[in-house]
Formats: sequence, C-alpha cells, structure tokens
Amino acid sequence: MVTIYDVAKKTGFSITTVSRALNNYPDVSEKTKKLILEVADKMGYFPNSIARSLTMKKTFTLGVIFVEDLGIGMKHPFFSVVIEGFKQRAEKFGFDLVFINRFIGEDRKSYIDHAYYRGVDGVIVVCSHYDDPEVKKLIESPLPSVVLDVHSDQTNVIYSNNIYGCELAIDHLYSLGHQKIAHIAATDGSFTGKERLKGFGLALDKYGLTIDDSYIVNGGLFSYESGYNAMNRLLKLDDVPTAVFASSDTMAIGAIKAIKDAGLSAPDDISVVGFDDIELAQHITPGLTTIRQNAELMGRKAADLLINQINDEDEDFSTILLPVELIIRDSTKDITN
Amino acid sequence: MVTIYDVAKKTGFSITTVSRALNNYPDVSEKTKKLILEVADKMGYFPNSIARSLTMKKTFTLGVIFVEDLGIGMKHPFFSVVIEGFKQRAEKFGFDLVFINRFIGEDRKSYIDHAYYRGVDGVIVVCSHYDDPEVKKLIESPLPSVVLDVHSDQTNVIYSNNIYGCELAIDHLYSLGHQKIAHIAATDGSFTGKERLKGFGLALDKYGLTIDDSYIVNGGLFSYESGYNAMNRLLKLDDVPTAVFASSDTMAIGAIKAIKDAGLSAPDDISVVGFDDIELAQHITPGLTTIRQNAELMGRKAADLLINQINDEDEDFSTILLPVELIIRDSTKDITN
DNA sequence: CTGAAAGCGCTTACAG
DNA sequence: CTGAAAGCGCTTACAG
Repeated sequence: MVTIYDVAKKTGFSITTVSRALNNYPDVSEKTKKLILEVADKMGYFPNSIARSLTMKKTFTLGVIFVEDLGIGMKHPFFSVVIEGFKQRAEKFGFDLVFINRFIGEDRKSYIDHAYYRGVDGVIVVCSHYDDPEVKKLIESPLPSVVLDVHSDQTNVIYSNNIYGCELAIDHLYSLGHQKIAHIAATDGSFTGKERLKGFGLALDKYGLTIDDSYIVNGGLFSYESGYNAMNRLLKLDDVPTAVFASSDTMAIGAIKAIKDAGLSAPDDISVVGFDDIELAQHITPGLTTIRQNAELMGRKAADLLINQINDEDEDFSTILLPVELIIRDSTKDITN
Repeated sequence: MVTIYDVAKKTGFSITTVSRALNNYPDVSEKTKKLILEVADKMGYFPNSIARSLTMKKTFTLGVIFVEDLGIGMKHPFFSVVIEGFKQRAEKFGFDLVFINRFIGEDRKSYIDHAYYRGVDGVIVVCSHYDDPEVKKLIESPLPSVVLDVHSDQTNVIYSNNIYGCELAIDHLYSLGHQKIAHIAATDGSFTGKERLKGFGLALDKYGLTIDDSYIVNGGLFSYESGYNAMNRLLKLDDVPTAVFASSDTMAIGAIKAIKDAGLSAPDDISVVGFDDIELAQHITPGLTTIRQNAELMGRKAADLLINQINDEDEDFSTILLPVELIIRDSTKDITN
C-alpha cells in the first residue's frame, strides 16, 4: 500500500502539506495542491481510513443494530427496505455501514460496547423492543442515534403514523359495510403493535362501534404463524367477525391462510386488511389491502437525522412521523348488499 | 473512553503486560492476568478496534460487495438470505460486516480501492457480473475473497449446481407429459443465467427433444418485468409451449402474471417452473414449483471459505458446488391424460 | 514473568 | 504557504 509518506517523498513536500492538499485545506498554494493531487492520483494513493480514524476519532462509519425476535435479520420484508434506503443515503455522505451485534469475538457484549469498540459515529436501531434495556442504555448514551418504531425524547425517533393508518383501515372497512371488525394485535414488546391496537380502538370509537374483547386477539409477534394462529382463534368464535385488521402484512397473510384452511374465502367470507405493504402483498392471491408505510423514506430520513446529529452535536432531537396510505386490493369486500 | 493506559495505571503494570493479559498470552503469571482482567472488567474496558487494527493490519472486518443491476440491494429476495447466513457465521468468528460500494465519500472509486481504504480482511462478492472489470480486478488481487455465482480459478467461488437443477426441472416437466418446453433465460452478464440456459439445453437433449430457437427467449435480467415480457413473447407464438422453465422465481412469477393477463391459466394451460425458491414462491397462487437453492448454506459456506483464506494465506482456492432440489407445488400440471 | 520503546498512517496545533 | 513534532490506542519484537 502506498502511504502518505510515499507521496511526500515523491513530491518533495512534507506529509503535513500533503495531508493538507489531499484534504483540500485552503492554506496550500494552488500549484502545490495541484502537483500533490496529481502525484497521489498517479501513485494510486488514498488515505487509510483506520489511521485517519485513530487521529480524528471519527470513523465515517454508521452502526446498524437490528433487534428482532424472529431471527430473520436482513431477510425482514419491511426492514430490509428501510436499511437499503438508509444505506444509499448514508453512502452519499461518505458513511459506510457496519452491523453491530451483541458480541465482540466470542464475548457477549452490549450493543453500546460493540458500537464503541468499532468506533462508529452513530447508530440506527431498527425493529427494537421499546423495553429492551440495552436499547434504553444506548438511547441515553451520548452516542448519536436514531431509533425506528419507538418513541423517546432522548434521541431521534422515526415512525409511521400508526394511529392514522388504523383509522384509514377502519374507515375503509366501515365504508364497505363492516361492523364486526376484529384486530390481530402484536403487542409483545412492540411499540408499533401497541400503537396499532390503540389506533384500532380509537377508530372503532369514531363510528360508535363497541369493542368486543374477544375480537381483539394478540398474536404476540409480527409473524406469519402468529397471524395464522390468531385467525384460527377468531374462527372459533360463535359470532365470527366479517372483517379482520391485522397489525402487519405477514400476520394478515397468515390470517388469510387460516381462512382458506377453514374452507372459507377472503374476502367473500371475511375481509382482511394488513399493515406495511411489503413486496409480497401485491403478489399473493387475493392481493392484500393494506396500509402502506414508506419504508424507503423511513430509511432515508433516518440517515439524514443521524448524520445531522453527528455533524452538529447541539442539534435537538427530532421525532418524525411518516405518512401512511391505504392501498386497496382484493382482500376486502363490500358487504352492503 | 477508558484506554489500556488507564488499566495499566490502575493495576500498576505496564501497558505491555496489560495487553498480554487481555489477549490471553501464555507468558503472564496467572495472578497478574487475573488481576488485570478483573480491573479491566470493572473499569468497563475493552480495546479500541481502530488502534488495534492500525498496528495489527487486520480489522476483523469483512466487506460485502453487492453488485446488481436491479438496484434493489438488500431487498433482493435471494441474496438477502445469503447475506444473513454469511453474517451470522462471520460474527461467530468475530468478524463484523461492512458494506463496500464504489465511492469513498463523493469520489468514485473501485471496489478494491474502497476495500483497501476500509482495511477489510476479505470480501464477499454477491450477485456479480462475470465480466465486470472491477470484480475481475478484485478477484485477481491478493485480497482474500469469495465470489458467488461466478466461476474462477483465481479465488474461492460458490454456486449452486445449476446444471443439475435444470435437469431436475425438465425431468419433472417431462414426467408430466410436457414436450413443448420453453425457457425464459437471463443471460445478460449473468453466469447463472448462462449456466441455466446450458442446463436447459442439456436436459432437453437427454430426452431427445429438439430445441426450437423461438422457445428460448432471453429476458435479460432476473426481474419480474423481464419474465412478464418474455412470457408475452412466447404467448404470441403460433405454437405456444405447454410448459415454461424460467431462470429465476421472480421471472417465473412475472410469467405467471402474463399468462393470467392473457386470460389463460397456470398450470391449466401452461405449467411454470422457477429457480431459487424465494420466500414468495410458496405464498403466491398457484404455489410455484421451483428448484430450491440453499441460500443460507451458501452464505455460511462463503463465510467459512473466506475466513479460512484469511487465516491461512497458503490455502488453495476452493470451488464449492451446492446441491439443489426440486420443490413441487401447484404451478405445474400433468397433461398426460 | 515483566517493561521500555518503536511503530502502524494519519491529522493538527504550533512555529516560522 | 510550509514543516517538525506530538499524539491517537494499541501490539510486538527486544531486552532483561
């Protein structure tokens, strides 16, 4: 590898001047700068980020923390899209992404220890449990961070307007004549799951519909299986709902499977609405009516927020609420006639 | 942050001894080691990976290079699974993942420059074009690497047994009575696409079926749209095939959509077989018959190969051929009666 | 078994 | 406008 010393020797200038020229400092003569840049380029020189990081105490590296129970990591249909948006934006600003886990080598460490170990300039926390103590510690630490799908005043947070999304879902179902509407919730440690349960209740209130406790079944996690199992419980009810609003698309897809397995049809017997609008939603049969979150935007905004925080330490923390929209496909049906 | 100097001062030993104790060197007395470890732990000390990397010229970091035309990056239904497998395995060995792109800050650089800039110990190249000059340069460089879905003698490579996969697909279709079998290929810069086209030809030969040129349509890229468009071309033929073998699941799903849009049915009018067995394959209707690649295994093997190469420079390069299997679902139909 | 010193490749006061 | 020197936090010969 060619180092700054090599460039210095070749050009006859000191490493100080070479460094300054390379970093485009103003106090270098144009002529010198031009020469140094040319030689550096010809020699194929570029700085060693490690050495640079050690002196500058800045790595131009962003940590990605992926907390989720399902263990699917990057295969996550929603968050992989978020991360991609985040990545593209971060790279524009010269930041590379590093995955941060709970280990350093073989030793169990906290996320925050790992983040300091790697010297990342900031972290994005994805898919977190609102009550994970390690995430809490991270949020309270001085390390710049942005957290998705959690609320906190102590760092930057971003989430979709879950409450409004629920209202859109119920508006839609109500307009199709549905009044017996059930909810498949996912409140195990999930902020969004809790929000959507709340939004469901508020939306029913809006139409003066009473909420039957048996119509709210907690699937626990946002998974296909939990949606499937929750739906089966609803199907066993004496008075089966005509519509189901699931807290996520994966759950909705599991629910539709349960409906089919019971010999019924969605939407002919039961209408189903999901939440997220993952890639799959448009490809299954019936196409899934759902509340779309803008995953890409969420990632991009997260990058902007985090990088701002890194560049300006005094920056106040932001809370960003992202818009959602209703996507009508074939899993919901008008039952007014 | 607490540094090795702090631990040295606190324990009364030199940083040399502290370093040795921390790294579990044999030539430190048990008593000393124990004391140092205790104090270090109590102080919340752990080494700074940046400083460590600078002296050791090793970062315990693996670069991920994601080359693909579709621009979907981490959302890729097949490769996101591969990466997840790779990640989990790499982390077990203490390596963290960093994404390598073609920029350093705002400046366009090659992958290899970026990899050196970040000092990664090795790279995995995913989804590459076999003829991408930058990938070629990378393969030929001394940087340890493992490349997926490409063949080369100059580095470690891993790919599924595409040829055999094609044979399985055609065996299946032939056994269902199909003889008019078309192929939707994806040969634009893709090794796997080319392999599968070859495998298709070999399999037809096996049954003495002649290959009609009009039955081979090159979709170009592995995308939904290209599958859709390719199928439309097949549907315009005077003698429409009874079965289609697509070079990937996404293409197969696009093809099925084209069949539906033409007012026909898969599998009643045309049977369709894909390749990959992505998550979606089991959820669409009809469930997609396909050739499964073991994406997770591909990722894990890649990590093993790469880490071996890093730890033992004299290690010979390996070529690993991964098994595939036929997954029969509902998109193929017996037409013998 | 332990320590003083050099060095990894940069950047940045400080001085001129 | 330019350079000598210190320092970032480690590891590793080298010496004892």
